[in-house]
Parts: sequence; structure tokens; C-alpha cells
Amino acid sequence: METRIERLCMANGLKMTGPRRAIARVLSEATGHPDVDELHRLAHRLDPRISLATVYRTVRLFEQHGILERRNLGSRRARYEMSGEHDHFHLIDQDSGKVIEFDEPETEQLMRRVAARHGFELVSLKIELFGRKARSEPARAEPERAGKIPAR
Amino acid sequence: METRIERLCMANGLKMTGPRRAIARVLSEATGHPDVDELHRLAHRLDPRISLATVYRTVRLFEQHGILERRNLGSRRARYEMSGEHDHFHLIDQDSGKVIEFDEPETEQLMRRVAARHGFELVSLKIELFGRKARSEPARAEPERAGKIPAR
DNA sequence: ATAAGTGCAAAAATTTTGCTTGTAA
DNA sequence: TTACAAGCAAAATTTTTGCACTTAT
Repeated sequence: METRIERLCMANGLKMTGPRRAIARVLSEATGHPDVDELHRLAHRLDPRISLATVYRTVRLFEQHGILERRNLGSRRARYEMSGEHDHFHLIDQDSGKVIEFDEPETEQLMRRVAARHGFELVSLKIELFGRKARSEPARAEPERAGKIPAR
Repeated sequence: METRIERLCMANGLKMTGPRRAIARVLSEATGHPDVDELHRLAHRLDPRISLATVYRTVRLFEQHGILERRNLGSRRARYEMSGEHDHFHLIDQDSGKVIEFDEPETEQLMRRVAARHGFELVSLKIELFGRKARSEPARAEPERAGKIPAR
């Protein structure tokens, strides 16, 4: 079976080598936001000859071709995820460190307009919300007018 | 004269030492988003005995107390800026690497609601837009319906 | 007085690179 | 065949730490 990333590599004219295939597979199957170490560990299971240097070179390459995106998500090391058709948000639980992903297409459009207002064409965006679980009920639609603003 | 950061340090019960005062001053006067090296270089001018280790320890401390915020802004190293009353955006010019800051209070409110919708109380947020100068005119209000979407 | 901060140098952690060998197109 | 990729180990970068000494409270 061929992964989406592999197709993207072909489309970008990248040589499809064993290591790249393995790393592409690992990325495709990753649920969260792996860092380089995780990628290496996993790819290493598919082919123990794969070196850490190759993982670094590969993610850099993939990133340059827009196949991957690098994030930080509050952690020190860089973390990676496949680029989607459109951007999405990350909501990081400050207590657990867990990352929740979700779409918000309207906001993306809004950001596009904001950039345009400053004379820029939006290429990509990163929106990271840091928060903690609200003690009150989860809030159905768009409750709390403006609510108490947390201390920051 | 006493800087805002110094006041914040006092308010947080932090010992006001020479190095901290110098670093606070440097941060107050910084226009952009200095990284640790820059901070050290500048603080070093105020007092040549200040070590890089102290700068690292100090920014970590300030960050823990919410006095400073750490950003990446597309660069590899961490960059710092004072926390403001409210969050603001960063628009990074992909060609020049220059960072433009601006407020967008309504969006902050919107993000607060988005977080609430997922059962979270927003503590802070990072919004980074990456773009390049539009070739057309800077666009006055909210032009280009949806415009050609860059290749990504 | 004393708990906390600092400098220095050493170490850890993260990322890149030089060079030789291997390999996809 | 040949330009590009990989492995390995060494180097470069970025950040943290141990320890003896200093300093703000």
C-alpha cells in the first residue's frame, strides 16, 4: 500500500528511498505529534539501519516541500505532523500537556483577511491555544458573554 | 527609574539582583523579539560579569511567573517578549523573516469562545501568521473575496 | 543569618555536517 | 551511469547543571 506522503513525495519529484518510505509510513500512522526521536525510534523498528541523521534530513526535506509542518506545541523539541488541506488549531491542556486538534475554517478565512489587511498573502498559520479544563459545564454553543478572564 | 518588569518581579516576590535588574532593563528596552544570545549580549554591556547561564535561568524564571513569554516565530531558537495585558498576533514575513505585531482583540475573544466550546478556559494563545507581501496593492479594508490561495 | 542567586566550566540535549559508500531513476 | 541519499561519527548549537562563592532580604 502507498501512503499519502509517498504520493506527495513522488509529486514533488523526491527519490523514494527505503528510509524515506519508512519515515513516510511512520508519519502516516502517527496519531499525535511525534518529535524526531519518536520518528527515529519508530522508523528504526521498520528498518534498524535508519539513522537519526537521516530522520533529521528527511523531516527537513519534507518540511521544505510543504509535506510536513513543524510545531512546538509548548514542548522544547520540534514536533511534526502532515500538512492537511487546510490548517487546524491546537489546543494544549496546560495541566496534562495533551494536544487537541480541531478545525475552524472560518477562522482560517478570517486570518487570511487579517494578513491581507497588512498587505500580506497568507501562506500558513499556527494557532495554539493554551488552557485548562473549565470547572463549569463544557459550555454548549457560545455561552459566557465575556466571562471572567483568567489571571494569565 | 524602575521598569515595568522590575515592578512585576517585586510583585512576584522575586529577589531583585543586579543581573535581574539588567536583564529586566534590556527586555524593557528591546523593540523586537530577542533570543537568549541577544539578551546576554545586551545585558553584558550593562554589566560584563553577567553570564549566559544566568540569562537562561532568568528568562526561565520570568516565564514561570508569567512576566515573559517564549516564542519561536519561525526561528530555531526561543525568543522572548514581555507579556502584555492582552495577547497579540505575529505576522512573519517569510521572505525577510521580519515580524510584525498587531492587536486583534476581537479574535482573542473569539479564541476564548472556541476554547470554551471544547470545555477549556483559555490561559494564553499564540497566533502566528506566515505570509509574503502581496504583489497587488496593500488592500484597504477587506478586499479580495477569497483570492487565489497560495500553493502552500 | 540564610535561603536564594551567580559565575564558571562541564555536561546534556538537540541538530547539522563531512565524508565514504550505497542506490533510485 | 550518475546525481542524490544514507550511515556513521564528529562537530556545532542550544540549554541545563554542579559547585564554590556572593548577595538580597
